[in-house]
Amino acid sequence: MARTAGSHSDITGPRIQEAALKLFARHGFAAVSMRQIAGEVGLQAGALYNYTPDKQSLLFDLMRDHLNDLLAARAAQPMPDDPMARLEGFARFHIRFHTDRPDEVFIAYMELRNLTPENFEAVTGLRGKYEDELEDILRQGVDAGVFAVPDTKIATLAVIAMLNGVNTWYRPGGRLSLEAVETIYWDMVRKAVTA
Amino acid sequence: MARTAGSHSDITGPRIQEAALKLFARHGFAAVSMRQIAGEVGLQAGALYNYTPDKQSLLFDLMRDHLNDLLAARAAQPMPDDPMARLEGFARFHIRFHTDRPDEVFIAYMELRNLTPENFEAVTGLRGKYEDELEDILRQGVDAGVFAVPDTKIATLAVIAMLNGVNTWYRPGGRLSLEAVETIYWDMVRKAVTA
DNA sequence: GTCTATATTACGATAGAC
DNA sequence: GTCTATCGTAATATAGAC
Repeated sequence: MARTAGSHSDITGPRIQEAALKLFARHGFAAVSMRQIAGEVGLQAGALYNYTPDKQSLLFDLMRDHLNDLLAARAAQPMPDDPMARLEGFARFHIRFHTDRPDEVFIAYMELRNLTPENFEAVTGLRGKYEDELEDILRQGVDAGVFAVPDTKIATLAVIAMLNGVNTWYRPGGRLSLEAVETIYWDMVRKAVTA
Repeated sequence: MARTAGSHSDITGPRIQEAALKLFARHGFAAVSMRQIAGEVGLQAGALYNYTPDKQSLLFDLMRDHLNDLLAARAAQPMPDDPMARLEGFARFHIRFHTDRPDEVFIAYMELRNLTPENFEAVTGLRGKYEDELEDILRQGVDAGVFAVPDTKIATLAVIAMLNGVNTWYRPGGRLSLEAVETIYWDMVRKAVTA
């Protein structure tokens, strides 16, 4: 409403984000020009600046929104008391969420060095919150005697690295269902940390 | 010998590689200019073209040399018959080799999409050879009944992803020795694949 | 082998008409 | 909100003097 005829700002903004997401994931932030992004949406380069103050903000918004989505989705998950059930929930959630958003995940890991220092701090802060959730689970399990890891911080990073690896090869419609992939990885995670 | 006074081609070439390695790792291939590389070595940009036909070759040579070094170093390792001992050797070798060359490893993973298609094929082919070594170990262990993994290919990728994760946080002189890190990761890998 | 100079192209971002 | 046009800068790569 209250919008002039021919105005598309409500739909153009998201289309620019989508185009930037796809192009940054495919070619890398530094290798993609504002002209390319505009072309993908069917605009001239100058028109992009009605939606973003600069190229950096385009990247930062993608990463921040992705990590906020991740934290919100995780917060909406059931949280059983049992550490083993909690860890299984985390592992399966992590794989589902990340395989569902390969471009966002790729950018969030690969383009950290193209963020300004302030934006880098914000993004790594959000990621740290997510990692802390896993570390809490591991610590809880160690205290309960069901997990045995010499260092919960290192185990956290090791488990996340392993789970993130799914994104390097998994494609929907491949020879294994996502459910089967989840089970295989959960099995390895469980064995790796069990006492 | 047989070299004119003031000639430094035998030392300048490697210095250019080192500068490119450092700058590509720090800022990314696409974000680094030939002028920056030349400046790091104390040359003008044009002089670089006495050593490399173009920027792409600079990147490809770094990645190819790194992977060839990896395969040669692995081939020089002792190869016990026992699958458990072989897997431990692989895990410890992988961590030692990769933590010793963080810049090369970073580039070899992050800059794949900046390779031309032919160069990409060459690099992924070399990496595949290395991954095949781990898969052979896992298959041998499964056949011998000491390992239990539902899919050796997936287990291979999972183990490598976990081991590669060390490079995201390990720094020499930190609170844990490399030997201690090796042992922690080997422990998790062993438990994850053991029957 | 390195330099200066340059050809050619492209970049991010802005101004002002419509 | 989008366009055309442009500013100012920088990119890869090459040519030719020394």
